[in-house]
Amino acid sequence: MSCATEYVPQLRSLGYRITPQRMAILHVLRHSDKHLSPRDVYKKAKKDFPRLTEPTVYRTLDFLAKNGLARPARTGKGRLQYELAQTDHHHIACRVCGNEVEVDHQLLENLYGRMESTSGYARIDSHVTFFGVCPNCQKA
Amino acid sequence: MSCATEYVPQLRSLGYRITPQRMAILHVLRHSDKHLSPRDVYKKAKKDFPRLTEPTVYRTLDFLAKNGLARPARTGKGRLQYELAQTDHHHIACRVCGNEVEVDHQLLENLYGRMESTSGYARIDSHVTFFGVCPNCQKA
DNA sequence: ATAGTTATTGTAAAAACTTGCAATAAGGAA
DNA sequence: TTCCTTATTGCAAGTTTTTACAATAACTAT
Repeated sequence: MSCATEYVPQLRSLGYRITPQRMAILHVLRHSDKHLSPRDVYKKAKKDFPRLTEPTVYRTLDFLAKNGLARPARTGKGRLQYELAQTDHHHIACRVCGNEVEVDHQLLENLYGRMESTSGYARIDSHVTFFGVCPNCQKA
Repeated sequence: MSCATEYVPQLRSLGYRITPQRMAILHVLRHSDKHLSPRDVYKKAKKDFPRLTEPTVYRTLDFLAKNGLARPARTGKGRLQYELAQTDHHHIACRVCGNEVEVDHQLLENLYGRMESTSGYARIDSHVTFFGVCPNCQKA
């Protein structure tokens, strides 16, 4: 769990408390390169800290996202997933079959800049799933 | 319920069946200018057709979205909402306080075109909620 | 080290959403 | 109209996500 200590100063400087639950969850995210559902995180983190409960996982992931440590996403089916806030990319999901492909964040950079200046919102960077119809389903 | 009959030819030509459930749900969407949650749609459409059930509402809204008649969206909190596929606009939600503002679809037109050509996906137009930090929460 | 403050957690229950399967009824053919 | 086929629905149960509130345990200051 040691590698999660790298987040301690950041959390503490924001006035938040360091709890074994948060450490266990950060540790799980830290050691996965994929998106994880709250359920995935729960099952893995529970091994480190058996007293962990599911509502705490949901709340902690939300907490991490609000503070920029984790990036939330929605699958094409609307399910929640999280990953550490590192790689910026997005998905397009087929509204017919659900199949997903990645789109590089680069394509969105401009848009985000313009949205920020017109709306006044900052740090627009959320991992988003767009919807379309995939080449396969276009035939049918 | 008469105004929903305007969708009959379109549905029938795609080989789908016309059911009172579908008509009642279309009628509700047709007479609302706001986004409605499945629960909202259920409560309203049930007045027209009391035998209606909630799973049918979820399935029908999904069905309408897949066929381009309804537009699905996710609120800042991730909740499902639907509206008729007419006005194109999007939201930015504050990841701290949840407050939402609208962004015109115009801003996204270009992006969608480029995403379509690089991915091969078609009809990318989904109503999306982006995340950022609103001016208010930027102060705190 | 100890006590006080309050952020964070666990518990329990609700709300939101999904799924499998048998029953129903819409649309096509006789 | 009547029968047939099968898309669509209802039912029942499951999974996912959220919420209220009391109990716990980080941190701070003594």
